[in-house]
This record gives sequence, structure tokens and C-alpha cells, in this order.
Amino acid sequence: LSDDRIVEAALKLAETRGRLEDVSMRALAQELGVPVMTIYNYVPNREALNELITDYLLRPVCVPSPEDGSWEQRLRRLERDARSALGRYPGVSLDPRGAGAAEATRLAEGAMSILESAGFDANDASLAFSTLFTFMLGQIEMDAMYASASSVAALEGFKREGDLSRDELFEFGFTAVLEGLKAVLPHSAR
Amino acid sequence: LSDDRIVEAALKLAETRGRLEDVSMRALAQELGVPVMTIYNYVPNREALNELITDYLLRPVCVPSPEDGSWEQRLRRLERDARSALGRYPGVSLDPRGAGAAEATRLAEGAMSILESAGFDANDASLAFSTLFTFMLGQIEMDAMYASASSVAALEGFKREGDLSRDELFEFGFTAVLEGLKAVLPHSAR
DNA sequence: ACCTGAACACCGTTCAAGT
DNA sequence: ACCTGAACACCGTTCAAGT
Repeated sequence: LSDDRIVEAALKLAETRGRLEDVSMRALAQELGVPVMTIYNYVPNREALNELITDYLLRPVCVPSPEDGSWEQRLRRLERDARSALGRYPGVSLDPRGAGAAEATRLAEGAMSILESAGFDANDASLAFSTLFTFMLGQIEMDAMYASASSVAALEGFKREGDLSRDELFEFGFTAVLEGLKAVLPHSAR
Repeated sequence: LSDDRIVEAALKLAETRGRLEDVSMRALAQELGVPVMTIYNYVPNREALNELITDYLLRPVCVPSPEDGSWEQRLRRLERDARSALGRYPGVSLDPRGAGAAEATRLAEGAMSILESAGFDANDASLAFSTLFTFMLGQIEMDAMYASASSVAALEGFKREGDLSRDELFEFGFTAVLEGLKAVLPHSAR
């Protein structure tokens, strides 16, 4: 029994049940075949389990290096990979509060350094980061809504079914946000 | 006892406790001075209560008319008002699933009609709406994080404390997203 | 020292009994 | 017909007793 085995069991249960947040400690213990309280030897409480899961999912996502392409390509790849890592499990949050979300911090710092390498000064980079992060947060929640509901009734009218997939909508939105940031913030790409 | 009194009691409790979602039916009943099960004569279940609350908060938000300014001004005002209506109570979601979120639908349709009046065709308007909605969703969640946590440790470094408030960050991000949409989608403002 | 059963203080909701 | 107490099937977590 280890942190990783606990996380993997939780993710397995999350696929069965709808959302990650309603995997209970009791169900998790049953899945692992251990008494409930045994889990508390590895995880201090339920909230810490969520952070453990976020870390686990974000760990394989890497921050692209300068030789991997232009700053825009690198940023897009970073956000795309982060989204697809988290997107499989609706309900996971990248709330970077608490010391547990080390991986979220690593990726946030990666995104910041890419923005700074694009020629945004520290202040503008943090503005751009904030906007991109906000968009990502909304994207992940939006993805979760679509994943956990068979019908998003009120949005059907705007979605134009079959028009664009969630992935395409993400790519479009990301491009739009990035173009906006370039238009609004002075920078010198290099 | 009425729907509105129930919602108001829930909001009052939400201010004391941190998040709206951990106002329990039992605590709500106690606040109202009625037995728990009495609430179920007005609200079918806990989830419906959330929709009732969203509707209540969004009801006073109005969709600006054409004479209220340019399409950009109207759109900004709509989103700003919606954000400030919901922002007071972290945990409220504008998930437009279920028939209960009638007000969210009204505002979504309002935003769509503003976009169409800006000269975006129906397809582009729905793309733009989707991007703006995603940004708003992230904004509201981000606001909730700041409101319910005394410290957002991992973000402190990027926030540059005292630099920009949450409100200013919203205005900046909104402008960026809108500029991006104008750059990416052909349209003819009128 | 490590592990864990029982218990505590909660949930939302069902359902049958009350008026 | 309307209302509601008790009960059911859950939670997360504490804590003391077990080995």
C-alpha cells in the first residue's frame, strides 16, 4: 500500500462514479481491501487526497523547453497537456492552495517562464498568466460539466451540436485569448 | 415561508460558513425555525436549492439594451454585473444544466444577441460566447478561491501583492479575451 | 510503534404516521 | 391534504483500545 496505489484506486472509482469528489474514503478503503482508517496512515484527510490526485495527474506533464518551438507553441502544448491530464477525471481541481499542489506550482512557474521568454516584462507576464489560468480553470470546469451530464440543455442551442468538439473549442478559445494578450500587452517575442 | 425566504436564509448562512455548498438542509431549517422536512415542501432536493439560489442572484442582472452603449460596453456590463452578483457567495455555480437555471439561460441568450448585433454570424457568435463563458466560469471559480482562502500560497508569487485587485484582473482579462475574439473572428460592428 | 474497531457528529432523503 | 418525526443509508474523522 502506497500513496500511488491509493490514488490509482481513487481514479478507478472515479471512472465508475461520476465525479472524483464523490469517491468516499469508505468506498476507497473497500476498493483497496483495507480498513477505512488504514488510509489515514498515508493521507491526513479527504482534502489532502484531492491534492495527491492532482499531483499524480500533473506529474507526467512536462514544461516544454525552448528548443521545443516558439513560445506560443510551447505554451499551447503545456496547457493542452495539462487539460488532457486532468480532463479524464471530472471534479479534479487545480486549486493551488495548500502545499500539496506542488505539481500545479511547477507548471505555473513553467508557464510564467515561457511568458517571460516571450518578452513580456514580469508585470505583464503575471497579467497574462492570470488570464490564461482563469481561462484554463473555466475550461476544465466546462469539460467536467459536459462529461458528467448527458445533456447540457441550456447550452445546446449555442453549441450547434456536431459543430465543434470540446477539444476544438479549447483550441479556438486558447488562440483567441493568446491573440488578445498579444494585442493588449506590449512584448518582443524572441 | 416561501422560496425567496429559503434562499435568503441560505445566503445568510453562506456568509457565516465559508462556501455556499456546505450550507446543509438541517442548518437551513434551523435558521428558518422550521423542521427539516418542511423545506422539502418547497424544494425537491439539495441540488434544486442551488439552482434556486443561482436564479435568485441572477434575477436582478439585466441585459443591456442597444441604447445602453456599444456592443462591447453592453457585453462588458452584462458580464461584470453577473460576476458581481454571484461573486459575493463563493461556491455558487452557473452550471446551466437542469431546467432550474432559467436566469442563466436568459443572460446567455442576452450575450448571444449582443454578439450577433456586433456583426458576428451565428456560428462565430457561438464560438465567441463559448470562449467568454469559459473565461467567466474560471473567473468566478478563481474569485471563490481567493474569497474562501486567506492565502493563495502558490499564486502569491505571480500575483505581486497589491498590484492588481481581483476586479482589475477581471477587467483586464475580459478586455484581452474580447480583443482576441475581435482579432480572430471576422465581424462588422454596428 | 503501528494499526484499526467502534463511536461521534454530521449528511440528504424516504416513508409512514400524525393532524 | 398537508406536515413532519423517526429512521435509513450514508459521510469524514476522533480516539482509545488492540496487537
